[in-house]
Amino acid sequence: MSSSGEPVAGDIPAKAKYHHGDLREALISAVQKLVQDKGADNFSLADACRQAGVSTAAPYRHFRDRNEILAEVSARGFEMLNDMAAEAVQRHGMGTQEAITEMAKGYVKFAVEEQGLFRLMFGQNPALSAEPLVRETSKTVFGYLIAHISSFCEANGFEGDVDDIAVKLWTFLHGAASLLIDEKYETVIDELDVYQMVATATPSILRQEASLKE
Amino acid sequence: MSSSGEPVAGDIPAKAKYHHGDLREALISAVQKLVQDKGADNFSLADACRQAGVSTAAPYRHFRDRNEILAEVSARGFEMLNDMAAEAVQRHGMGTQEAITEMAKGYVKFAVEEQGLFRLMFGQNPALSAEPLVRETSKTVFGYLIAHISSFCEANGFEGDVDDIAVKLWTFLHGAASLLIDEKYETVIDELDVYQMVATATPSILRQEASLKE
DNA sequence: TAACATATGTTAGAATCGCTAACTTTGCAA
DNA sequence: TTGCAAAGTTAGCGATTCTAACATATGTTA
Repeated sequence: MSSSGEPVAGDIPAKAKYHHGDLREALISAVQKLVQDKGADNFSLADACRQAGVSTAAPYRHFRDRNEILAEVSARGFEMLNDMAAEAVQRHGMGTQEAITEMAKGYVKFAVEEQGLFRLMFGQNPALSAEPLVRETSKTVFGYLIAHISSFCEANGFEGDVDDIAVKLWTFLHGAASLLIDEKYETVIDELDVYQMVATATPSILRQEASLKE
Repeated sequence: MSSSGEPVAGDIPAKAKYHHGDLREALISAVQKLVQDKGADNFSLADACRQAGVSTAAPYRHFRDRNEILAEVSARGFEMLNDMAAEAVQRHGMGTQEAITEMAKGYVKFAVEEQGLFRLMFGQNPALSAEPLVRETSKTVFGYLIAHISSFCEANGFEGDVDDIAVKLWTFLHGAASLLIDEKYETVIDELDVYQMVATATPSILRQEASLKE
């Protein structure tokens, strides 16, 4: 892999070009990489500019400010989460327990593998959470997750408020993902066991409400 | 409330003093306030200096760098969590369900009320999590939480790995706290209902493992 | 094809921040 | 009293975000 972030351009030297071609996308993917590598707090826009081979003023032709780029990256993260869930359903079928369990493990796996991105998405930047793009995409994802879980509950004749059960499961998953990547589990439980815990807890959380209703 | 952050000092003009008196503590409490108000990412050490009425170079007589102050603030946050749990047990008695439920709601309440602090404590700054002081205090808190939950399980004759049950409950609580303050629940469920959810989910999570073992 | 308008780059610089170096004042202890 | 260490100060470096003013490429239109 070439260490420089310059566009690959066959014979013609790319640096001869005054216009970048697609700086917007280049910046987004540079930021994506930097957020993953250095963390959303430590990353600098100037770094991304160097990777893209442009001046530090260039981004402002495409984005209002730093937060708008991060919002775009964050939104794409939510889309990735969405895709993950959709694929799980695709593979195992709508309303099956396997699909739910794979979604559950996928959620945690996503947090682990895309740590920087996950932290950005659920991070501490209130201005970022307030970005309309982020609000929309995140709402879509959670609606999707909850819809799938609810559909499972209905397919299995669970009584009670299925949305309630879905929210509970999602809450649990998010807690597991967060504590795991923040290294707060420490010696208490290690990564593999977290997946194990998620796998066993998922069906019991789903069933618990229903059984209490009887 | 006085808008300036200068120390209140009765008759004697405080500005006459060259030495601050207890700059270390003054800085910590200034940072505490700023973290709460502006967020851990947005806060600047220079701001804290202005509030304490000292130059921007002064902090380096007391702290290695910015992270060391944040580590101290973070550690105190974990101590606050610890106190909350201890008080709940004090009020309702060790091993009672009431104590556990109050600890559970207290965890979420802490996150809501000390939002900035909570985000700092569970935040995305790896360098901060790596600080020995933070590692120690956080481990203490979780050990404490888990010990109490475990003791409850034992007192009620629950079978199975009580640590496992405790970790599950904690995971759920942390998920609820995180999603709530990150405003990800949005229209799905509102704040009061989250407390309700926590209150009902807590006993059932505690019992679920035990019932599965039978 | 020439020329203008617009999009998309550039350089220069202001304001701020973290942190260091070198200097100054203060308080304590020999 | 004197001297030293602790705890302030000012000055300044390098980096960052963002703005302003300028430069160049692109593409539409006469």
